[in-house]
Amino acid sequence: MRVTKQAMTENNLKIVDEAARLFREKGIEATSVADVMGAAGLTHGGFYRHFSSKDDLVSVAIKKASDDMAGDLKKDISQQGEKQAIADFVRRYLSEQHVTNLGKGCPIAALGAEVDRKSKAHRDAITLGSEQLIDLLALGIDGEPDDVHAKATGLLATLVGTLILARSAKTKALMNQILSSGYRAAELCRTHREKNK
Amino acid sequence: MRVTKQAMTENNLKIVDEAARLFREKGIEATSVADVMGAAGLTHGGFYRHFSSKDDLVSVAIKKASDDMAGDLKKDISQQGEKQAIADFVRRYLSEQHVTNLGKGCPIAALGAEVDRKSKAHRDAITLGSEQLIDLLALGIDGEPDDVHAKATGLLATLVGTLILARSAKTKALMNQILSSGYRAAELCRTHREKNK
DNA sequence: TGTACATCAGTGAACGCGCGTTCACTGATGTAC
DNA sequence: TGTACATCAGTGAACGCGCGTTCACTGATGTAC
Repeated sequence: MRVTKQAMTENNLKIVDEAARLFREKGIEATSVADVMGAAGLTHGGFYRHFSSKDDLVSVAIKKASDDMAGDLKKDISQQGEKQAIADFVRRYLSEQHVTNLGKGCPIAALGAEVDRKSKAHRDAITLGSEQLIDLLALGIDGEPDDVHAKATGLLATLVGTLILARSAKTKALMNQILSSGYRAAELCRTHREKNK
Repeated sequence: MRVTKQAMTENNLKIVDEAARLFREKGIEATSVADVMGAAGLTHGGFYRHFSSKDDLVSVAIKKASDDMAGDLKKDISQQGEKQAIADFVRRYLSEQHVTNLGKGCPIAALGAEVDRKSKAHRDAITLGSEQLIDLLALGIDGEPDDVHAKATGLLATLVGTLILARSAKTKALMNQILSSGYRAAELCRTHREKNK
């Protein structure tokens, strides 16, 4: 039966949120339209009143996940300054919590490899998120603009790679060892100063 | 019709090789048993004379891909020494060629995220490959044993993350920018010396 | 504001399709004599 | 070494299943008067 405009908008947001969570948790291909609709408290048939296809939802959900991550960092920056916010971000990114909680975590680490093989639209959504994040990370790094951007890119790469390695760890001990190794590498990217400059 | 034992062994190797390539190129879920058998020049029905299930093949193929990568590096080390071989490995890992050629590339970057969500057997195959590679990379890094292992772990994380970011790049120029940023970060991991030691 | 009716968000059965897996069959291979 | 026969690698049709998508239907919503 028909619902109010407001209810439909709320349902739309719920669908996107649950999709963003499930895609990160289980992967895009492994998550069905029915899975997403069920998680949003609806039946699968109504899906096409909201999106023209699963691929359409995938683009929107990736964008949502990226914006959420960047939005959190932006808020932190405005509240406690670039340096502190970005140092905290790195610490949170390489935390046990982030390794375990796929569904609320970094979409680049969770979906990057899968999306790189897919349609241009999906790749673009992830790329946009990466660029947004790199620009924010650059705010917390000293040096020449070009240099800063390169360092921020290296930092993000180190974070993403460390998270993926940590998620494959068999034991909690191994996981923490990978996280702390990655943290050292990340801090090197973030704080290193060129000698001959 | 029945084939010779030798032919069967050759077919088995071909199936594993094509699977290792296709899984990395298209992803594990996106590659069907029929795809693999077709690429090996066989029909899908005969698959179960070689493997008990698709999952069984996945484990074997991941192991093959990991062993190939580690094997190449091992050979290089024995031919030109640790330092040179590992410096070359980093350069090759962060090359345009590696970004483009998914099928022959690093299985951790191509399959890590997908496998982390799957069965223990698959995760273990990837983890084993990572550990093997980290131990080899450690041979080209100076310092205390613990320190060296942590640096090698950070280095691998940086390589994996950079490759994934580079593969999402829209343009060749952006791709090369990501690769060179990652290379700087990787060299930092590989050659950095602690000040207070 | 109240009424009559068109709209359309959501439901659940049904669709065609490709998947992993099974199976009866074929005929060359490997083996027992 | 030669022969007779059991074995089994490979074939291709068939299976049940879950997927993305479609559709007739329902009934509350939104709107025209």
